[in-house]
Amino acid sequence: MDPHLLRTFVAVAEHRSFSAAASALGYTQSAVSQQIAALEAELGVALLRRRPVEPTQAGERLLEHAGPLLLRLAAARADVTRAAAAPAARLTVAATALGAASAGLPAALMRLRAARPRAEVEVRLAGAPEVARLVAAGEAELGLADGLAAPTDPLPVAAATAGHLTARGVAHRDLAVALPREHPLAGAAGLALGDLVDALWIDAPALGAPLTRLREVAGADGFRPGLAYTGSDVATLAALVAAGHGLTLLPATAGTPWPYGPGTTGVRLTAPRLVHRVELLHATLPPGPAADLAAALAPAG
Amino acid sequence: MDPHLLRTFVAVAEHRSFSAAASALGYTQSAVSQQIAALEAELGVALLRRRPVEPTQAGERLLEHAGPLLLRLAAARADVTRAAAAPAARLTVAATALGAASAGLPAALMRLRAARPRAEVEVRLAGAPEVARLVAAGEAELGLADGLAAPTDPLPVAAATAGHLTARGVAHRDLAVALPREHPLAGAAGLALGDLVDALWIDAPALGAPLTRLREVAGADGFRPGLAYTGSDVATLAALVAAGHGLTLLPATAGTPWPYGPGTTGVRLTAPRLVHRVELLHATLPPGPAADLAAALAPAG
DNA sequence: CCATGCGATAAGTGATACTGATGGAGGGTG
DNA sequence: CACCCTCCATCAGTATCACTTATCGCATGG
Repeated sequence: MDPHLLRTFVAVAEHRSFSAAASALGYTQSAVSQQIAALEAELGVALLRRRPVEPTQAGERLLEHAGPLLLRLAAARADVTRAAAAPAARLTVAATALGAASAGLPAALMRLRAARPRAEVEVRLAGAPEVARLVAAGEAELGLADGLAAPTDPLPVAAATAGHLTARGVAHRDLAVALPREHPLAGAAGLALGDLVDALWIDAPALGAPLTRLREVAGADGFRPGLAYTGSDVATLAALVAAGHGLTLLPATAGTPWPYGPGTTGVRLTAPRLVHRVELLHATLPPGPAADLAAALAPAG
Repeated sequence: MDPHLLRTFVAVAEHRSFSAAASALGYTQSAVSQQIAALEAELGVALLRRRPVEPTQAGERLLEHAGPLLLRLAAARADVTRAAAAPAARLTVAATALGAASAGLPAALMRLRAARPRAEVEVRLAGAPEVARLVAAGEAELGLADGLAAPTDPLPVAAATAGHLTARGVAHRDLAVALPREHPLAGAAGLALGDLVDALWIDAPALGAPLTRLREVAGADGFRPGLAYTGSDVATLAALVAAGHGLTLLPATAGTPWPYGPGTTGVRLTAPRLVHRVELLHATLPPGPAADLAAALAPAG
């Protein structure tokens, strides 16, 4: 079970073609064929049906294991090389846009800069699953992922990662429904989900996928999808709401004015009780800027 | 990062010797030397200091990853070969002695036998960490591990396993202090831990390590270790208690008479609130006898 | 019935991973 | 202080392995 073979097996299964996988990996088709044959011989099991190319039942099982395995392998590699090459002060933080803002990353980074002026820091924005992947693979030391969850639940993203990561809630806020300023419900003190089943909703997978989560929680058949927004910029999302493409959910801000966009306003979501939660993801942290920043990020959730 | 190289690296680190690892693995010393050199060259990092042989900091990091990685690799292998070779009805259950009894494994197996008369079943007794390892490595489909925990906490054993396992509580009972029948406190209605700080205790690592857990929970310096019992047989443990070697903790039995040994009796432990908990460990279960048995084992905890 | 596309197979070659022998550094011993 | 012994590194030689190139077999579709 050479990881090499595993990697090409995954590639073949994804491409559903030996030749395509071969050129993607920079091999000849023959090499891929031999590699798969070798893997099958080693395990004594057919992993792929040919023509059309698709995984057998055994192949499916292997695919389930292969992802986490290769991820963990990458993590080990990154961890080891980092341990040696960099007693230096370099730190990569992967974060979702809302996660970084809600957890107070900028302020925490300023404190870090004060304590360790020589630390090189990179902030890398990505969607929540990608943040988890980056941290799991060791490409980032810390991750801030945000999402919608029931008040006591962890984010689903944490469970999905291989298992060698620890997650800690570093921020949670109530949710607000983002509405156009002139929307009839814009002045309401609070809204329950039932009031909004018939409304048009904008789903934003990169910003917590509010619509998808709503449907999971409420189980309702309503919540018509008005528009899917695949960007990760909140201002653009707010502009879409302002223009009437639909409603969406954003973390509420206590006290301060609604910050997301001038044409929109927020009304607290009162039921079901859902929160916007940010979790800090990391593997075991050796002392250094990463550990400092992790400690600086919110006194536990 | 060939798993092969990883395995010999682990062996060298454990044996603290290239030659010893070589003979353990069936290689020549030269081969091991070359393998380690190859690994270090690939990662660009020194993993071991020689003379004496000990891991560098980078090596330590790699060691932390290597175990789970190799475990997961074994799991993948087992899972794949099982998926193909055995649509048949064969099932291995790893269990601790108290875990099997407390979770009602015998009865559940009888029900399984009724539903699937042709199923071959193997029950494999082991300590809790070994149970977890067996399930994680795919050598057993199901695992029943028992241990002491706070009422809401999961068992620590579950957290230690690589992460691709799911754990479900299938039984929990209050704890009783096992005392010799003629012990002055034998007639008490309940005992708090404070009453017993000065007593002699028997620790039984294979039976939940009560003494170790007690000290973690109570933090007290008391709880003198009278005797360490490394066996896994409860009757023997009870005999040791009866002979006055010390007290220990066993799951209480509600209503029914104290079943563990004629010379002993049990008094409920009232504080701190600790429970004896049994968890069912398993990876993703395809339909089959394993899934049936998992379902038959207690309607959730 | 033939062209085309895709995977399997065969043959050849360079790289690789062992074994066995030798070298050199540390640590103990007379 | 010389000696030896242990232990790891290194070297040379060899068998195996993993790739490439070339070819084959077999579906599918015109």
